[in-house]
Amino acid sequence: MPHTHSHSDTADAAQDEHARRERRKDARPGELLAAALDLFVEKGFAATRVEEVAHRAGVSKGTLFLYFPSKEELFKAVVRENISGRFAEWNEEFERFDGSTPAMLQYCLNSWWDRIGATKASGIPKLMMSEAQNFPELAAFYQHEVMRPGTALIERILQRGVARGEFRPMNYKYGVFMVLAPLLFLAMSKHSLGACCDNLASLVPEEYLATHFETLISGFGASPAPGTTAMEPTNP
Amino acid sequence: MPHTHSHSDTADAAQDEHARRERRKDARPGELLAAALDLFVEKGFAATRVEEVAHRAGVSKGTLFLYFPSKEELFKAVVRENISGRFAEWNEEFERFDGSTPAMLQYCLNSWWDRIGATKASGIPKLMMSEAQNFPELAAFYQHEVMRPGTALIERILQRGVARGEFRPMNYKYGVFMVLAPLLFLAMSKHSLGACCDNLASLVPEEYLATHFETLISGFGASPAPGTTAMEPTNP
Amino acid sequence: MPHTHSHSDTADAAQDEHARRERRKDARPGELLAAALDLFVEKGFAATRVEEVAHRAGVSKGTLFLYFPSKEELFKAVVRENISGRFAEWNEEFERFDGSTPAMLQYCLNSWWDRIGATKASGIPKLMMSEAQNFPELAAFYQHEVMRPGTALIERILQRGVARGEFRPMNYKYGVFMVLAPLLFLAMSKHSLGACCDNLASLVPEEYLATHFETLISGFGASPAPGTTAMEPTNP
Amino acid sequence: MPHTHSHSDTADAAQDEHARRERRKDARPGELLAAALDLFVEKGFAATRVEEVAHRAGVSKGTLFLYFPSKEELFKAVVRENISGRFAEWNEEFERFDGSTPAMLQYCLNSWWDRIGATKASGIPKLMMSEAQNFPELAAFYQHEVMRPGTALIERILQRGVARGEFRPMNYKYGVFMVLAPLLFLAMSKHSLGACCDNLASLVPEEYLATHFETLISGFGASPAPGTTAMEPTNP
DNA sequence: CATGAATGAGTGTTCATTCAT
DNA sequence: CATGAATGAACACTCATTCAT
Repeated sequence: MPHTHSHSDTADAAQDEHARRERRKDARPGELLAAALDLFVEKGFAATRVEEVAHRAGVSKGTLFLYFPSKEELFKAVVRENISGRFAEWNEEFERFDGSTPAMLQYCLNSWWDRIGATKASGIPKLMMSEAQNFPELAAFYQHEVMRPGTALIERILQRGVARGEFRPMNYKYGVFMVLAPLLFLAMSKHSLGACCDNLASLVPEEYLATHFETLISGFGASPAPGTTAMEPTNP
Repeated sequence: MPHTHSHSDTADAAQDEHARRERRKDARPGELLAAALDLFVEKGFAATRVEEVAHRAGVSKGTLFLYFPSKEELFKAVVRENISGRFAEWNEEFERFDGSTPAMLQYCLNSWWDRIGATKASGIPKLMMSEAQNFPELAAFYQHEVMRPGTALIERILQRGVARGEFRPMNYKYGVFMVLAPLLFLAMSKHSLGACCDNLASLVPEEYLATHFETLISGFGASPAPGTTAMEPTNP
Repeated sequence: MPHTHSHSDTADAAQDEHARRERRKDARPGELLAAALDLFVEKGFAATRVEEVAHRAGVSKGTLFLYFPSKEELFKAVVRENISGRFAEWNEEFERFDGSTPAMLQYCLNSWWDRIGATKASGIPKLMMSEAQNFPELAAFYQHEVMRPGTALIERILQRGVARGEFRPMNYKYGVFMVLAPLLFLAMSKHSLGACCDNLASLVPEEYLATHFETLISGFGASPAPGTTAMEPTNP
Repeated sequence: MPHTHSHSDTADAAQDEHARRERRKDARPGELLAAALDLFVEKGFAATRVEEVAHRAGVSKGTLFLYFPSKEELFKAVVRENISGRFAEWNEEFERFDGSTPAMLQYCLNSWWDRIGATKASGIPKLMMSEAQNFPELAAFYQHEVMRPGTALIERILQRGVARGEFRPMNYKYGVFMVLAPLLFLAMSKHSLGACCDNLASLVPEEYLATHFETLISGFGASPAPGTTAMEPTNP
């Protein structure tokens, strides 16, 4: 039944078209956001030309401004898409978590790796470090949308640990950065110095994170705190 | 003897000239390099205008190009000039150190702060991180002159601790970065996000380093390894 | 009889279509022209965006280009559409007028206000003035359709006044503009500087026209010509 | 004495050079201001490209921005140079004026013509009319620097006339525009419609102003106010 | 040697116009 | 016929670099 078929074909095509158009409003920005993330991370915010972003996304410069009113808004959208949009879900997970606090901390490190560190989003902290001074509005945005919720999340974990007697009392304000700094360092090593420092480039993230966790819980000291799931240290 | 005289005059003038030029080649670039360091650290490479560098150094834009053929060369000179080559001296100090390894580690953190963290040199890591992609040759230089000797120094401390039974066995390659990451993070926070993140800006370096040391030695765990909680600074 | 039916259907549809198109060609451009007049007068040719015209007319940008091949053609159509061709009717009124010539002049001012000054048409002079250089063909059209008949009409009034001994002899060519200039100035002040010059924005047209009339008849001089100070509006 | 001569020549050249450089800071902006006035008047503010201004002044785009920080500031400088800068001098002249007020008014019209109307500055009012809506800041500037002092100056003349019994009492707010409107109309006729309207283009400014003055003093009325220096009306 | 006026390529952003659906 | 997504030319403004003095 060629007619029916052809009709069906046409209908299918029309449906396809419709679906494609529907998706477009999401899809085009998606490609643009991906291209922007790549380029921003690689070259920095200022050094990235919007035309290049558009080109990499396969559209023209004008099209980019159809979806994002300015370069800065494009950047914010990149951050929202890749980081701040996920804090809600993340917070919920920790609300529901009912294991020990060390396990919670370990889960935190691992899920950071899975969702940020192992993805392109890991380039954003480096980006912010580089550009914060020159684009105060972006820095404020990042502070509000990423730093604040991120440090709050970690602080809550630490407080839980102390409240349950699993962690020693501490000054949370500083403790937070003991957790955070090695994570950010890992992210940065991937996107800047790592490109040319072999000892950074050869880091195995899983081992790095395991070492980070162990150190956080027990330190380097000779008698590790009892009850910790010790990961066997491996000497290379 | 007019000839002789004139010749002598000329010779004197030439010598004067030469001396002045010698001095200049050191003096003028010195001011320019200092100004450039400040501005590159503060604003990044791209956002720093050569005119501003020249102005801060008290010379004209034209003069800057008399000493550095391009902005890129100026940048390279800035980084090279400010990369500390003091690892030999530092190494010696640690050779002679005869206290406990935790004390040695603490001394390491403190002297890093005194000699790098608290000085302008603390801006170099941020600079390298931001621009490593754009100046790979410089990154290699940094890797060779700073990262390698720096991590080697830390690794030796850790090895000493393990050898003496003060530290638990560990994978040194990763342990090194547990020491290093929070230091670099502190340096970077001073020069980038700190400008707009209040919780970063309000960090007190001494407390930050103390927390870092405690965490390194004992971790967050509830039962700290005995004998390591003391915070007495030890002089080598 | 599917064929006939279908044909009939098609014919009906075509007729419907045709009718709709007919209506459209009048209706749609009408709304577009009205919107365009508003915006061109308010913002000038260059600063008016076709998208805004289309939006104000309730259609899409694409539709506008369906009716007008370019922004320039739209502009020309706007001006042509709004250039009053009512001078014949106006002339007749003045032919039949049988009051004094000052009263006739006063009626002229007032009816200019009623029919032009107070309406959207008052924007056309501003538009012509702003864009005459860029649209010489349009300026010629305006000159032919408006300036010439308008000045001729005023000149005839002045000639009547002189002929009847009500006005002093004068050089009509220049006298005409003494009547016209303050009218056009009033129109322009409404559409340009008035927006920001308070002393222009606060002008009350009726008082402005009254002052204009008095000045035309008697001047500023201390002893006004007798019998002309009365401001009674006269109906033709 | 060729040597002496050549030396002298060199000295002359050096002096010339020095003088030329001295002048440059004034001269270059002068050429730019002239070019800008021409183009702004001819094409409007928005439609004039700064590159074109620079090119007409014989310099590059960059050079223009060396002297004027933005296109808007260039415009303001044009207005200051050509109009508002002259009000001080103008005001003084009228302070010192000791003839009759009609003579003063006549002098006002004539000096407006000499200093504004007959010069390129006559294009500025048209410019402002065209652009006021789109550049509110420029409009405010013009209102503050030109309209306010200009109308104040005229108003003072009218007040003087009334105070001395030379003019009839009047509402100054409106009277001012009876003086101003025909002047501005004359200026505009030169720069927009005049380009294509022959009856505007053929106006002889001196006769136009004479007619304006007569009409202002005596009106069209049959019995001119006594004591006015009547200019014989000429019928073409 | 030192200057700073001059340059012009490069950037973010706008908007008339096109065209596939 | 109507739409609106896509385009790309155009423009104000910046800044590294040059060079005549």
